[in-house]
Amino acid sequence: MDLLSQLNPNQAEAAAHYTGPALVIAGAGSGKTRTLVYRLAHLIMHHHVPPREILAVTFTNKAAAEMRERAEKLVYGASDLWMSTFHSAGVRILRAYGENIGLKRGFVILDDDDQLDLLKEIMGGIPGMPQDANPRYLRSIIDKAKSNLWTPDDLYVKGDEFMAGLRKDVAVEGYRRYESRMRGMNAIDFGDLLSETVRLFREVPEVLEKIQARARFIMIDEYQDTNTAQYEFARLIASKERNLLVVGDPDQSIYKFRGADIKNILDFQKDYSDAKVYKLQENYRSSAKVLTIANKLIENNAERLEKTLVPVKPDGEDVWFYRATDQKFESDFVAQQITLMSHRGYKLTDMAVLYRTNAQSRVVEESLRRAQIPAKIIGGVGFYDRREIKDILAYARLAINPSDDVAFRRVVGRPKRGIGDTAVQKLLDWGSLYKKSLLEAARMADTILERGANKCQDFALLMQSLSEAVDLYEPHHFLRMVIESTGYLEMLKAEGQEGHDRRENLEELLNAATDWSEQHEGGSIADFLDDAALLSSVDDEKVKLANGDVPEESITLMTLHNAKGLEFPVVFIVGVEEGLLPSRNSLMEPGGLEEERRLFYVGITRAMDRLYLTAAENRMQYGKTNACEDSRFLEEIEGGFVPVDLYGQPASAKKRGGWSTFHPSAPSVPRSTAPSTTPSASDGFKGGEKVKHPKFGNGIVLAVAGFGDKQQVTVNFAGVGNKTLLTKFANLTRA
DNA sequence: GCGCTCATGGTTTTT
DNA sequence: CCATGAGCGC
Repeated sequence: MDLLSQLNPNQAEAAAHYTGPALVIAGAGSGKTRTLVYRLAHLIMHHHVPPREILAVTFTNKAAAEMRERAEKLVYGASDLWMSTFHSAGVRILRAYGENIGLKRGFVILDDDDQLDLLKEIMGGIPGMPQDANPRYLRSIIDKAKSNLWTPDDLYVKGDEFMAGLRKDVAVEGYRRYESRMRGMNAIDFGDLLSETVRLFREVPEVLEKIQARARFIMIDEYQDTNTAQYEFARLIASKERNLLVVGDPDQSIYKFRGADIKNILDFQKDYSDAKVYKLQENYRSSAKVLTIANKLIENNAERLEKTLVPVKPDGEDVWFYRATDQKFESDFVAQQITLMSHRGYKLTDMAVLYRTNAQSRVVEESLRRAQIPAKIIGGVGFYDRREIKDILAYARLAINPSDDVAFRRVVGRPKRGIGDTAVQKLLDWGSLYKKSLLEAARMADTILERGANKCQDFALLMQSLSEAVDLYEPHHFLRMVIESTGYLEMLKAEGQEGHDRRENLEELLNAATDWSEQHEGGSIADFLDDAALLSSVDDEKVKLANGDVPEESITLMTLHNAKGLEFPVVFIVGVEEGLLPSRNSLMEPGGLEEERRLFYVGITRAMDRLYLTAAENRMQYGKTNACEDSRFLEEIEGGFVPVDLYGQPASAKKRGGWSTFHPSAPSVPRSTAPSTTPSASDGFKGGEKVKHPKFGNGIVLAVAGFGDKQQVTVNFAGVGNKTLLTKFANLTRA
């Protein structure tokens, strides 16, 4: 019956926190989620707080779902908890009360691509805007302004530091026009989900009171990555009862580029002088050797709260560092080690490869494919980012909100229906004159255009019929109707292989919509669109699994950012190089280097048993091969890892750069890992022998080099060409 | 208006 | 390297 006896004393103390402000500094792997879940249960069971008076804010929808699940196992009634991300909470509040601040019902959410489309349209007309100005810069300025709750006027006064090369008055004018265009279209963007909610709270106290009653207790996870808008969102809700508990780790703040302000957590005690502070520093996740380098690394940061992770686990295995000649060898090494580890009993789901940039995933994927290791990639170009998916959803958006000009422009030419740029431009000009949408203009095209008016009107009629159907059908049914009635399916059928793939994706979209309807009874297509817009790249992995032929058992590839909050027994961090980690661009920003160090720290602390760091001496970027230096971070953790060669044997350290003085002090290669036997089937190949490889098929051995575990064979495979393989890993059989 | 070819520039990271 | 956009001919 004693709930908190399941926790260590520090966790129990935090979980027992009842009322008033509290700050929980929770180091990586310190049982943070567990503590939060127990605190929820404790509030409900011990203090009899009704679950529907508690709001828990997480970083991703997936994290919210997980926490809900765990809470439900612990306490009855937890399903009434309000658990969501800031953004999802924002949509919900704005859908319910947005009309109080002038948002019309049925507003749509523009994603970041839509933002770019709109900005491209706007930028041409802004006096002083350079012809070649990149809309991304303007988008980033606007996003940052919104995350700081700045109006265009505020941006003019305070925004000097993030002008990204644009003239300030020009950028401010861009922001103004963007906002007015958005409002005209009855659309809002991601940033608005937070900033408009805050505005609603400030301007309409009755709404704030309603939310306060629904969120008498607030918990916020990953508080180190909140921005000003989120800070204010939480502050306003908590301003009545002050039951605000925030959890985070300043050392894991990695979203500054998105407006996150580490000061929110560092200054929590200033904002709430009576805040209780709890610290969780025992690390249950990682081996002591992993923690040693994590601690060593992060000590180099100045902007932090002193904190050292204390290991609970023993030393464990050595951390390995492998420097490859290029990125292909680097990823081949990773593939080899994954094979080895799976023979040692690790499941594929126990392992993850982490990298700084999405672009790095490609080579790793290829190596894994060659080694026949199934992998799933988190993030990157997600399911809902695919063109065909966005097209069909844009049709749905336009059906719901006929003034969504971004959606109109997106779908009007898919399939081609004889309405091109010039016609759209004329409709747009007319629309801006009479304050009408593109779709309305299209309907009245006979009074606007000399040529092609009938095609526009046909399109307007098509959209009209879809608008009338939108509330009559289940989401998946409606989407199928869109796919078939717009000619989209016909278009794909005419496209061959690529069209075939896209059709499969659309099938998958319909499946996703069907699943969604089962979980959201009576949910409308508009609700489905909201959810789709807010799915993060980490959230939609299920869809991707269903989509590709990815087996259930696979290893995970993702960016360091996406790895936050996760853990894996075996972790590879690839590309630990200057220019990549830390990234070249980060070095130009104030505080950038420290943020990169935190990012590396996040990566390191994901590992439970085994951590591999790898770098390449040469890396191909933009089609050119460049020489690379080891990351400076390796110097900072010098002595905490063992440099190894391709075969996992101790290797000499650095040739170039900083840590040439390093001499591995009798590096202990764990016996369990040192390859000691060679599979007999693949032993002692001779030149001229016919062999068979699971992936490359039949071939002839051309050359054999080395012996034992290090034996390499060069084989000419029919239709593939020459390959040099490590016999040990090649799985060759005599044919 | 459409579709093809060539040129260009982009990779930090994402709710 | 690759995905997108401009420019040209139909």
